[in-house]
Formats: sequence, structure tokens, C-alpha cells
Amino acid sequence: MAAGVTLNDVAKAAGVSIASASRAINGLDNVTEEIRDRVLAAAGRLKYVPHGAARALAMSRTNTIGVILPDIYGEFFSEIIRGIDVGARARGLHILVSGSHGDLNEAVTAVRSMAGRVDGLLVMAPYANAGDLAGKLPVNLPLVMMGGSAGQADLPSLIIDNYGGALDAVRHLREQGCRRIAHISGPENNLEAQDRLRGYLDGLKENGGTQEPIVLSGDFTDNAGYAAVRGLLRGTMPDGLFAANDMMALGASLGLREAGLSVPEDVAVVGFDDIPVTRYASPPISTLRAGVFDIGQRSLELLSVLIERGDAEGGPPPASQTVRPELVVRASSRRLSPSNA
Amino acid sequence: MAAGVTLNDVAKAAGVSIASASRAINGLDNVTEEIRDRVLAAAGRLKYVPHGAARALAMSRTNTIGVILPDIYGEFFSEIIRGIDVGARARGLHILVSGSHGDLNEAVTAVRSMAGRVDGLLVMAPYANAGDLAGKLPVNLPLVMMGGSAGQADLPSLIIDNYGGALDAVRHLREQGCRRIAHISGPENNLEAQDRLRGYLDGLKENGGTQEPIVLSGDFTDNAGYAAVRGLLRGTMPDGLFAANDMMALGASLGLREAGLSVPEDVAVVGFDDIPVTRYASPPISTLRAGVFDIGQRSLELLSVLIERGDAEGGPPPASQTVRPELVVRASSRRLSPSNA
DNA sequence: TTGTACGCGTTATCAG
DNA sequence: CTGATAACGCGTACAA
Repeated sequence: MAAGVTLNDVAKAAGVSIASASRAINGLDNVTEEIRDRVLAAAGRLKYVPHGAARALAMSRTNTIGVILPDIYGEFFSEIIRGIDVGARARGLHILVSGSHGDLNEAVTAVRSMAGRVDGLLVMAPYANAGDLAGKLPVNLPLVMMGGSAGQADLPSLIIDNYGGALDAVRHLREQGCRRIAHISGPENNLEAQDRLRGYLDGLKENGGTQEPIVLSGDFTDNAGYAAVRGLLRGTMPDGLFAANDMMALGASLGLREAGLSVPEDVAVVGFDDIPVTRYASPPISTLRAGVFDIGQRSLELLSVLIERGDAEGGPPPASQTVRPELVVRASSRRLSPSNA
Repeated sequence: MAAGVTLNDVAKAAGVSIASASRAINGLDNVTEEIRDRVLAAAGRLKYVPHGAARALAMSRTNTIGVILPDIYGEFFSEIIRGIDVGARARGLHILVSGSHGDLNEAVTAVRSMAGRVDGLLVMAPYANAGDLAGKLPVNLPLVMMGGSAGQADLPSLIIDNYGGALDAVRHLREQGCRRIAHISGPENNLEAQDRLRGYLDGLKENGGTQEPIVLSGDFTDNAGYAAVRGLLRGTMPDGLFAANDMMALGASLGLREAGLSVPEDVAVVGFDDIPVTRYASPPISTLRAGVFDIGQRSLELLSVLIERGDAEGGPPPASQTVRPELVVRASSRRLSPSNA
């Protein structure tokens, strides 16, 4: 398959050895002008394109980094990829992406299929049993975990302070006068979602708070947020809502409006992640900016350092970094008048 | 770099030949149970992971397809990737993506860097000089163009009828009573944008229409849409607006509302592409559903057929398919009362 | 400067 | 069923 015409063909066509052809093509300086021209001409004529796999095998270098995410599309992951992309471009690296679709086994499969085809790995695997992954990793392959829950495995990672962010969300809602704050949670086996839930629960207890927790289970999709709100309609409505991510906040906000309730007057809403859409929603959604873009970019930087110093998993300190999400207050939770709870 | 432990190490550790080790690992049936077990045990113990590049080189098969898009993030491309992803998953294929950032040269670079590392290519390159690309392609590498303008190169492709879609947009606006319809165009050198512009212009002339065209130049970003509307505020406002894509329609809608104009009563707005956000905007944006997801999925199917039959660019009919976008009417252009132009 | 020959890690062919 | 061994396409010491 691949490119039928090889370096050998070019060399032959140019009447030189394969070694000279290689040198000419790679722009080394120890080649006569004449030969270089002949080779380049032949290459152009034959439409020669170097065979990536062969080159990688010979050089133990692919100039490609592998990225494994739960999904490779959607607002959230798209932003991460963007962060990775700009970093990679600057370093002349290519990207091999793969989605694990929420399944650890698929993540493992993806990792294995990337061995020998990438110089390093960026993986996001917020699964409860993500620790197992470390054991099945190819040795000697630089790797950075993205957004892993604090200190799970001792791999270099970029940690998001989900717990702290959730705490901030609850505090903010209280400051806006909310007395009954509900939470729409993420998937049960998702570590980040778990931390956000913990933050919500602890936030309620702060300053002697006594509100009974109201947890509606969701799965990070807009539909889940919508459904959660619909379910709420039969009972007493909360006056504050903290969703574990923006998509659910969006769906919830839509559901509230359809039910004739106003946001934020009747119910103040806060999401998590700060994906781009939040700006366009009406009202625009308050959220916690985890700096999705930055996470991607910084992970890549971390990884390329590891690659450059020929490091693998061993090495000195895991060099993890923690990111504390920043509260972004928008119309969905900004109340001009005191609460009417 | 890569995975330090090779098949050779495993074979040695298991006390068998490298050939048997290979067979055992690949699950061929001509191996004794005992040997298989020994090999698998050794492999597990040593954390052996096959070297992708080497395997690719030996088998001329990568089980990976390359995808080249103008960008690899954002609502629009994200949807395409999703379409590709589901198709790829079903076939056990991996995805190597690369962004050309609107530059043909980068696209060429990306293509070359993928040779020998993928079994086929899916490329979207809506540039005026995209024809040049065909000349610089590696021979013998199956390729499908996505969304190319009708019949540019004679490569197998999935063509979107941008012209027809634009025509529908204008017709629709007229039916809603619009008499002065403006157009926010896409990047000048973008073929798809050009076709949409043509559709707009011709649409105005249909049925003896005499309206003078009002074209505001944009670049497919929300900011451009916003800016275009701001610029319009000094003069006579149109009562209909057809943006070359949804992001610009979104920005424009935002700008109109900020200026105190109502959508669709004062100005009816129609976008193009039907990206997911359009549903969450207020009002939800009318648009032309190009079936972005489908394009991705169908391209992949087309490509995998080409790959399977060992085809390259030659072969029988280019097997191109054309997709006619479907008008999706939402609140942004639905007028209950006649126009007040 | 140029050419020869070996190695990268796997698969596949062909004797045994 | 098993084990040498020749590809795969390319980079690169090494020798000329």
C-alpha cells in the first residue's frame, strides 16, 4: 500500500546510491550540488514521498504525540485538542488522537496501538479504575495524564481542582441568596464528577449550613440536564442549581425556561468547564473556567519536556501541576435583587 | 524511544524462536498451547507492546486513516470528526488528524507526513488552489476529498451543494417577506464560501427580483458576524440576513439584539451548516443542514471501500457523491406576521 | 563526497 | 508445529 515509490527508486532514477539520495532529500550538506539537484528532480518527477513508518523505525522518532480522550469531539474535548494543537504546531509535532468512549479497556487498547507510532502520550481517563492503566502501559514511553483526580497514580499529570471549584460554585450561589441549592451530577464512575459532587456536599455544610443535599444524577449531556429539571417540576423547586458541567447547565436552563421559570431570578444556574457555547446561551451561563485550552497546551509542554530529556516514567519528580478553576459569573446566576426564597 | 522491550526479548524470555512468539501473540492457530501460554506469560511479565511502526512496515497495513481538516477543533470540524470516528470505530480503524490552518502548503506537508503511516486519507481543503494538491500527492494512496467544490479535481469526493443551499436560504427569506436581504460572506479564497455567495446573488435575481446585493465580508468567525452587523448600523438596515455559516449568524444575531433590534421581527437570520450550538442560541438559528456528521461518516465509508479494493486514485469512476443541504427553519427566521419592510 | 552494509522490530516464507 | 531468514523502507556508521 502506502507510497509505491521508494527512496531506492529515486536513487536509481538519479543514478546515485540510496545513501546519497537520502542525504540529498534530508538536506544534509555533504552532497554535491549536482547530485542534490539530480535527486530532487527525480524525487519530484516520481512523486516520491518518504515512508513514515520506515523512517520512524530507523530513527526511533515519529514527531507525533498520541492523545487519548474519552471522546474526540464536542465542545469540551475540542477545546483541549485546540490547546494541544497550538503547542504541537509550534514544535512541529503531529497528533494521533483516539477516543476511549468512557471505557478503560478501549483506552488501554488505544495506548497499545500507539506504541511505536508516537513519541509520547497525553491521556485523559477519568475512570474510577484508571489506576489499572498504569500497569498495562508500554515501558519507556513518556506520558502525561490530563485532569486526573489528585494523586491517583504517580504519573506526571495536570490536575484540575474539581473539588475546590465546586466549593466556589456553592459559595457563589449562596452569596447570591440561594437557600435551596441542587446539584446535577456527572457519571457515577467519573472521578472528576465525583470530586465535584464532594465539593457540592461540603459546600452546603460550610458556615454551619444545614440544607439537605439535593442530587440529581446526570451523565454530562445536555439532555440529562434537561431531564433533571423536568423531574424537579413536580416538587419544590430549588432556587439554585449547580451542574457538574456546562452542557447539563445548558440543558437545565433550557428546561427551566420552558417551564416558565426565569433564570436567574427563580433559579440561579452555574455550570463547570467554561466551554465556548456558554456565552451564546440565553442567559449566558455562569461557570468555572478550568482553562480547558490551557490544560491541553500545558500538558503538551510538560510532555515535550519529558520527551526531550529522553525520560520515561521513572525520572525525578512527577512534575505534576494543579489548576484551580476560576469562577466566571454571568447572567445565569447574577441576581440584582435579593433572593425571593 | 518507543517500547524498549521487543518481541525478541519476549521470545528469549519464553525460550522460543521469535517466529513462534509472533504467532502466539497474533493468535495464529499453529502453535502449541504450551508455547502460547509461555509466550503470553512472558509478554505480560515484560509488559511487551508491539511496535506499531515496525508492524506497519512489515505488513503494509496501519489500520489508521489520516484526516486533514482546515482545523481540528470547533463546532463544525468537531462534528465531522465525530462522523468519521463512529465509522472508524466500527471498522477498527484509528485516526491521525492534522489541521492545515487554512493554508494549502500546510495541507501538503500534512499529507506527506502521513504517507506510510496511514492506509488512506480524508482531506478537506476548500482552497482556491486546491487543484495543486492533487499533483503533490503520494501515488497509490487512497484518498477522498470532503466537501470539495463540485468537480474541481477528479478525485473521489463528497460534494456539498453549497450553491443550492444558499439559493434555498434566499428563497426562504423572501417567503418570510424579506425585501432587503444582506449576505455575510466567508473567506474570499474559500471555495465553499464562494459557492454560497453565488447562490445568494443568483437567488436575489430569481423571479424577476431586482434587489441590489448587499455583501458584507466575513471570515467564518462569530466576531466577523458581529462586526458585520455593527457596520450595518449606520445605514439602512436590511430585513433579512443570510450568513455563510452558523458562527457568523450567531455573532450577527447577538449584534442585532445588542443594537436593540429583534430577530426575526426586524431582521430574519439564516445560517449554514447546522452546528449544534444553533439550538441553544436565542433565538435558535435557522440554517442549512449540510449533514456535517453524515459527511464525515460517508467519506469514511467511501474511503474504506477504496482501501479494501486496493484502489488508489486510478480506478473506475471517482464515485463522488453530492449532498444537498436541507433547510431547517427555526425561530430566527420564522415570522408569524407579514414583513414590515 | 560517495557508496556499502547493517540495524530498527515485525511479519511471512520456507525448510525442517 | 517450529525455527532460521528474507523482506519492509529508511538512516547512518564505516570504509573507500
